[in-house]
Amino acid sequence: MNALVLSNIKCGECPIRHRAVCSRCEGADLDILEKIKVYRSFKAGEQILWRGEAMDFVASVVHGVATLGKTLEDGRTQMVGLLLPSDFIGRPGRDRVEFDVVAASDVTLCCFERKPFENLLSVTPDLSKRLVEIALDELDAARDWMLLLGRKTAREKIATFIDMLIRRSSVEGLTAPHDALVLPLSREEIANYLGLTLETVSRQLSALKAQGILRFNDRRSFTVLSPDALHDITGNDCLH
Amino acid sequence: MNALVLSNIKCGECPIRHRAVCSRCEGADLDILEKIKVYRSFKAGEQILWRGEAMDFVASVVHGVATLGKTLEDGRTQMVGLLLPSDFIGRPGRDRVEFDVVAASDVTLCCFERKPFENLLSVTPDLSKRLVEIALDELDAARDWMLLLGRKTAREKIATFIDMLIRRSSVEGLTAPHDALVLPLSREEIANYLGLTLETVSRQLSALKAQGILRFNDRRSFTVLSPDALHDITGNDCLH
DNA sequence: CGGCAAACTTGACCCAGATCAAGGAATCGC
DNA sequence: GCGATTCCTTGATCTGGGTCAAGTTTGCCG
Repeated sequence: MNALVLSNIKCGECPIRHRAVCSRCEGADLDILEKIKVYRSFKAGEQILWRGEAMDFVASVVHGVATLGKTLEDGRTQMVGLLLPSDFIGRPGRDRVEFDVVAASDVTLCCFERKPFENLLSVTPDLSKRLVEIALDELDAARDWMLLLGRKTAREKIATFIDMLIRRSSVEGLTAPHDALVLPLSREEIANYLGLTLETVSRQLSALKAQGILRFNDRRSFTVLSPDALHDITGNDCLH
Repeated sequence: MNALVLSNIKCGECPIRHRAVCSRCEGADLDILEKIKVYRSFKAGEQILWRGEAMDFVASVVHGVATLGKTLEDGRTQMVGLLLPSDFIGRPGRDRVEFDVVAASDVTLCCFERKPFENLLSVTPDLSKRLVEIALDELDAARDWMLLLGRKTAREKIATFIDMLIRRSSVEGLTAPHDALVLPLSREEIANYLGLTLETVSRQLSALKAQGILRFNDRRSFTVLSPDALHDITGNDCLH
């Protein structure tokens, strides 16, 4: 991976400190992380990692949005993860990446060289515990997404996607002025995430607008006029 | 969960010892596991865990096949995981199950009470390391399945499923005499796993038979006559 | 500002796979 | 052995979302 190397900010002032992989670390452990971390930034559209490439770094997303994608031999692609600030990239114990990682917006990463990070991991229970939690949360999310991809209609997929944005926006800075939400992805990227085509995404968004459930300010930002109606469309059952 | 409690076998003689969550444990650690484990068995079709239920146990599959399933409010279901011998059920740190677990065949589990297991986990690096590996492997598998569910055709889905059976059968005892493979699931369950209907599954299996790629001995067992042709249909690119 | 490209919307048409329906074939209990 | 039930196959038809094809809007660069 090639990217601009930035000057670091202090971990104590880091906006993702409370949720990232380092959130449980304090004192000496944090000092070590502080020492081995390097900030890197990527422009929107830049590829952060290629599938199959050697993975020398693991990283946390500090700012921006990145996507994890898989591709079939004929070029069809499916997004298998959306990385928002505080999400973790990389997998200790594996030295190659299993998918492409692309910056969907301008992205800043907090990178750790893999080897030192792995060494630290084996002597820092706070770090490895948090990493297990993160991996298991991702697994839950992946399974929810399997239900969406395998069984939901286009309408339900879009509603679920926006519902998820609402849930994460509170924490992640996906908001615009006046409670408006920002779509972190283009229509094509949303389609890739939902297992649809960009035309279907566009039509379903238009339909939600026509029904008075959404109001668009511009192509990338909108207001949810009826969160309850939206939630009803997701198809999720009541249990959370 | 209600099930028959069986007499345990010794860990040293356990068929899944080399791959299960306990595979890295030796000596004293293994003795503790041996002491807190309880074998339970379930009949084909029995529900092992209900979604939302308190999860007092974690377990490894010793014999048989179980499924993880999610359901939408109107009853559509999607399988989100297939548990073969040595696979792990449960998530330390969570006290409720996120999905239904059902015995697809007669199943024997090696169960550990969750609390003692979690305690052991925090003092046994061999155990927690293996658990992280298992979680991350499952995450990889879930992401591969997202690609399948979101982008593959019915034909590619079936081919991928059988290709996966071939890969795991060597280890898992899914084989019948003369290199025949056993389908561990009914047509309906396969459909649930692949995001299809049972009719489509049946038609695609018939098509593979008609093309001379598969030969069926009976409904549940078959021989792959042309593994290469099958693999070509999966749509997976060359990189592994 | 104006010309162009990228991103999006909308319409017309089509097709893979769902749905609906009608048998077969294996398995179970008696 | 024989009904009955469950599981599977196959056919006919339908439809949601894909594909193809214009347009429209936005934003960018000279």
